[in-house]
Amino acid sequence: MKVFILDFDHDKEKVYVYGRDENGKKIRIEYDQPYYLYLILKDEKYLNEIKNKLDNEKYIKKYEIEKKKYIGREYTVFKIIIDQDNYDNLKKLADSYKMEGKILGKKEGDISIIKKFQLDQSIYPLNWYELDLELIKKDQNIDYYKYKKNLGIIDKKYNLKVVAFDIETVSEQAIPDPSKDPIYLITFYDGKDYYSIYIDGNSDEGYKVNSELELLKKVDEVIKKLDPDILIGYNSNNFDLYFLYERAKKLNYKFSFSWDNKNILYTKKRETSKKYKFVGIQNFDLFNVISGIFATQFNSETYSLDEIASEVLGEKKLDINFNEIYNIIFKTKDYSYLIKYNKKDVELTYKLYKHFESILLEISRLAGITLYELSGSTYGILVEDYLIKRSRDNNEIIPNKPSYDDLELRKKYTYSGAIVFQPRSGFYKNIAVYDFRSLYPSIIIKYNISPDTLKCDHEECKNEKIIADTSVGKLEVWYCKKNKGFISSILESIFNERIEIKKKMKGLDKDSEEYKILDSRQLSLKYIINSTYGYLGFPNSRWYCLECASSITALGRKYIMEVKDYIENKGYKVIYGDTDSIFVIVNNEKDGQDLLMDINNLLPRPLEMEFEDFYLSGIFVEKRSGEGGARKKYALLSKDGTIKLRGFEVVRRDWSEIAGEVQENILKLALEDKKDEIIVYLNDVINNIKNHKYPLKKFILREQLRKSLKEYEVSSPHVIAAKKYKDRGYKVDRGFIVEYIIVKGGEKISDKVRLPDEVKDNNYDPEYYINKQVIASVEPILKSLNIPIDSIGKIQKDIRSFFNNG
DNA sequence: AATGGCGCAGGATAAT
DNA sequence: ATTATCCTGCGC
Repeated sequence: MKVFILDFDHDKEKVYVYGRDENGKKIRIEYDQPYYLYLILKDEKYLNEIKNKLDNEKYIKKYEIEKKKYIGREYTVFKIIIDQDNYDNLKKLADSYKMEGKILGKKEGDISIIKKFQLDQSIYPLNWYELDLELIKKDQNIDYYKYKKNLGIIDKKYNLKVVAFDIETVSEQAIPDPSKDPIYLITFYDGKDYYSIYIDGNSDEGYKVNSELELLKKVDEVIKKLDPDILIGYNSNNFDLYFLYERAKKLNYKFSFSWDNKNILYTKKRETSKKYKFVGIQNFDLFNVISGIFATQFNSETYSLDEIASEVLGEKKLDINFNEIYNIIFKTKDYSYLIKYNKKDVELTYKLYKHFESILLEISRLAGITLYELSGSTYGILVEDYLIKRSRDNNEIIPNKPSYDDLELRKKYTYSGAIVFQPRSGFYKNIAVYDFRSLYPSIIIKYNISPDTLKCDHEECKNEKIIADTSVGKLEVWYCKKNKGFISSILESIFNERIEIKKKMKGLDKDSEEYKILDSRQLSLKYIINSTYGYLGFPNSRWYCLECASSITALGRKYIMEVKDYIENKGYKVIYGDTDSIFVIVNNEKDGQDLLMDINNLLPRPLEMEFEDFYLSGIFVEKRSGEGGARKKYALLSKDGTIKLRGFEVVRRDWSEIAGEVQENILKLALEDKKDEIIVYLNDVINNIKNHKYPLKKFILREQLRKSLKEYEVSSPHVIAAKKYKDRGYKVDRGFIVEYIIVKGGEKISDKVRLPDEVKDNNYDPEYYINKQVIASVEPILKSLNIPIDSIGKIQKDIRSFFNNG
């Protein structure tokens, strides 16, 4: 039977696989998945002793003796099958053998029973499989089967049934609280029709119910009718589902839309982040994925639906503010506009999901996880899931997660990273920028860097030593040259797979379905490839390897230095470089291309440099404090007139829009050789700030809370602002983005902090914004252009006359 | 329970 | 007035 797999669940006895058959009917497949773990024998001489012992332990259902690899070495292992309830008994036994030095330890006890089923049967979410099944019974909604055998994966298309939803509520106070405030309105959207349900108001569209309990019942009904595979929300885990769950609890209502008809399952991940699961249907919070996995690719300052939708789709939310919602719900009770607003939100959520669907599916498939698991994953988790999935191909036992003590120890270790060259500030012309194609992955592959190849026993492998610079000293290490490592070989295989996919794409129409799928596939491979180095140095990783991570950066430094020396010996001027890139002054673009060919003749494959681009001009600035040019800050002008900005205040959300805008304009003028216009422009801006000619939003500063409020030792402005939000009833936790404006009066800046709506009549502090924002951000640029500005900032009131005098 | 890595600039506060 | 420390957000 052909089955498309969507979800997994388990109870004490069984694993349950949820999916659909070819007719789209829901099915549940059950299987008696044994729980097992491995004991790794340290020496064959203990084999019989342990065997005899295991024979007499009554709680052990069964055990097998196998040959498995663990971190590259082959061992004899006991695969022990027990009831999960007896884990503690086995742990006691294993611990004592470990103490006596007879076994290396127990492994894979922390791999869930669902993951074990997936690994043993090679069945992962979001694929079609041909399965050998035995029918148990057929119900109206769902068929029940017993699992027999996996006959293989099938290449077949499946269209996920997608439904997006969003709720509206409001509070007498600022922030709605599910212990007090009901859900007034909820809308579902399946890409075709909207289903809006509301209480306590009037409207010509939507479905009115008499009570919130009726609303919840209707929610159940609508979800069952739409029968989605995936339910999308935007920040739904921390808001919409939180409300649905808490309100239902309060009203004693149990949802039954899950495929097992059970209520929504709530698990508290952390104090501040909630997680809800419904069996069968994937709970997918798009906000999590956007702010977690895709975050770096957006220019938006926040990850609000409004900002992300306008950046990705070019569409905005409808306009509404707190007072208007308040008025609608508590006074006019005319819901017409509120429903339109709600529908638009759901539509944007749906469209955003659709925009990313192809890549989301490919990442899930690659890592072997459900979409529910993906929504909430980080790069570290993705790499780990992928390695776990690949472990069985290599007959590798999966290492344990670190214990708490190990973790604390690992966190203390650090190591040297990359080199950043210090630039000389100034204005440059004809800049060629080269960068290594996947520097760290190439190094891992070339040097076979992997925890299992580290310091192998072969004498001949010790010839080529690497000095890794760590906080525990300089370590002399080497990697095996005879046997391929677990991680390095996996990386090599997906590296090559990606190249093959990209080759295939070249012959395809860019608008075709096939192209899009291949593109998503290569992109998801790229995510894994690029995160593997970081994963090796990540303290909580199963395959943590400090020596590996520090060897990789050491070799990175070696190669970038070699290339730099080579270029300089040829008589060229290197002006900057960071980690894997080099900026060189060349005569023209052709000259730059030729130089690159020479560089690549020098480099051993797979190491290779690419021509990132040729730039007409560029600006580097002095550091504001300390000596010399600032690293990680530059502006480049491309041939097509576009400007590449890095590191400047304009790209930082903790600076005001006005400062950024002025800085960007001045950089533009400078790069385009219109230096004489700068002074006039700056003069104009300063006058406008003084005269309050700009809208207040240009003066907002934004900063994120990186820890919980009480952990702060210093009352910095953003902490003061955060407290103001908290006093208003906002949930102010780690991750909260604080917005504030600086006003006149007070001694310290933190005395001058106000929330945007507290600032009346555009009454920000012009002095602060002129000196500490605008001038502070443009001063280093003017300096590097040799525009004299000694008195700017110090004698602010004289700025005008200074500029007028030229 | 956590939730790839290190290098760097630069502002604000607190300590000297 | 100067410096150390805290803190964020960036680059790669």
